[in-house]
Amino acid sequence: MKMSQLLIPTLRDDPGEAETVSHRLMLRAGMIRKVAAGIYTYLPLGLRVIRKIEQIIREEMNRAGAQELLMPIASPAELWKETARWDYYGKELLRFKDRHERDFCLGPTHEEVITDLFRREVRSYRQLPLNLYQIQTKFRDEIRPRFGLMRGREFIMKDAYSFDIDESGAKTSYQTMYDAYTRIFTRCGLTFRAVEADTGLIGGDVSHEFMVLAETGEATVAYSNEGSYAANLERAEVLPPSDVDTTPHQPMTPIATPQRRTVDEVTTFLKISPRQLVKTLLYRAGVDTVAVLIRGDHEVNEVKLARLLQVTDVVLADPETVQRITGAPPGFAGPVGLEQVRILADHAIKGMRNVVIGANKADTHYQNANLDRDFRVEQFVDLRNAQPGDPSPRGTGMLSLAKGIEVGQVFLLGTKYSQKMTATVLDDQGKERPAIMGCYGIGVGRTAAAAIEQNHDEKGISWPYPIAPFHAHLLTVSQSERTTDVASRLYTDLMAAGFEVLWDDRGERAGVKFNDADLIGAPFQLIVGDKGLADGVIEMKIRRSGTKSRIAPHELIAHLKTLSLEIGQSAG
RNA sequence: CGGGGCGUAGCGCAGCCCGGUAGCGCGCCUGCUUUGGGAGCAGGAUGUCGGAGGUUCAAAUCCUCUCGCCCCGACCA
Repeated sequence: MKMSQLLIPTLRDDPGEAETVSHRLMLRAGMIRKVAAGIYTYLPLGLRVIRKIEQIIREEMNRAGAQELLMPIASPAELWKETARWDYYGKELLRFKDRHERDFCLGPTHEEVITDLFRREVRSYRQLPLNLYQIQTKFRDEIRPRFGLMRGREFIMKDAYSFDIDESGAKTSYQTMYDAYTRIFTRCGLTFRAVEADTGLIGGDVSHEFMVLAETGEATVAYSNEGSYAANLERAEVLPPSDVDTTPHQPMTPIATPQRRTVDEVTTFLKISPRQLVKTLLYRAGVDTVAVLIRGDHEVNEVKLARLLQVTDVVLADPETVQRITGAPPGFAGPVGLEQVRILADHAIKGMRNVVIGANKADTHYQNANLDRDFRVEQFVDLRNAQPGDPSPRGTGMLSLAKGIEVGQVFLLGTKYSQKMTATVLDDQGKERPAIMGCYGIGVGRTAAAAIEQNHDEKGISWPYPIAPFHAHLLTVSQSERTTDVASRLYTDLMAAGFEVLWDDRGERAGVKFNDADLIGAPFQLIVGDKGLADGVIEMKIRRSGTKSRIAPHELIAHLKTLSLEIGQSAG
């Protein structure tokens, strides 16, 4: 396409509203424009990338035996009330009333709608397995949309739903999707990792997230330096420690710790290591309050705690509750004599001796407190975040932490939705059985943003070949007839050969064109000008490496075909 | 939801403290010259200063309210 006719409003300066690389570059390259917080228009260039990613997803989903359909964005409250998510989903679910005052919402995900379709249309196990997917705009009224397409409120998502008659079939469907996802992100040219994940609001038993490794990621991944173990930090298991402190028990004594509340303040004041201190945190879980004991240098993993207590989320108790239950202001809670609440402890507490804990009295801690002798614990469980250096929970090796962008997630749902919505089929015995479901999502825009996070330099984007908005950026840097003739012929021939070409035919100066080309990031730049033509050549620059070569126009297409195959296969 | 910051021309910003009829750079339009890494000269257009109310002879500037956007945090005692 000719640049003189396309709306590609590139920006010379960084827009003030954008911080992260992908957000900034998408705005500057003229790919997106903001309409409201977390809501964007995709301009022609941005849409081309979106469509490329969608096409790869389509091909791989179809290859995996899934069928594409399209569900509505708006759905009636009744469906959501059947699964109780109308109440459960919270403010992220954008609700509205139609003219007849009926409740509706914009779909943040489509389990209800698809399950409703399934129960109406599918009767027999002979029709299974079934996998239905769509690529569609979703709406989630996020607390804090940010980073452009990375966390929008409105966003394009591929969501797929599988239905099987039994567990083993469901596992096969799950694995098929897992494999398809691996191919999709590989084809998109991303460096990613599939990690074990928590199941959160969607529910279910087994889940993996596909994480693109990048510093700007909002998620943390724990992975083993040996073997294949990798998990979202929310999920990453921590093994009970094997080492046990064997120092002799000392008598417990109170000690004044005026105004020292935090781990840092107390340990500095007492000149001890945080590893000798046990934090006591009070959490509200639904209507209950529980106490959690954790070593001073560890962090409570609230996802693990919520899962253990079988609630959707937990929050730290407010100061009034802490005062009421412990008799002391926050900062001095401890397990000694704490009667009103359950006391849970992280595994690490078990092997500790002579620890410092809060005394349930203002400005006071105890020294040399000991388990069983001085306080009791109802249950020892894995309640903390993994830390670098922790042993891998499976196989050998040590864990490291890295940041990741979650671009896809696969869930084995089980019968959570099919039971609530009575989506049953007859099995080979003529018996009604709820379908076993799986669901599988990919954030399309987020995948594009993640690709930029991984593929850019100070000049701009450097697209992986398979998702680049154009394969080649043709630049005419002279206004002569000869240059225009050669470029015009190249343009036609390249397109006939199947290349997507952006021809910068504007009357701009060379420098402007070079900079825009580097910003937009097509893998190949083809520079046609009088200088090269005098030697019978045009210049080709590979965006990624910056490598320039001179080549005769008639040899270009064959050369590009070879190169694009190499680059395309290795995805850049 | 809490904290911080910002709304002035298409974009990036100054002006606000100390009230006096709105400015810079880029971009845009016209002409000439230029033309291989963001050209030069000359001329030109563009603003409800986010909105409402108030104070004042006079408000972008001071006061009150409000809307929008960005960043951080959302309780780790």
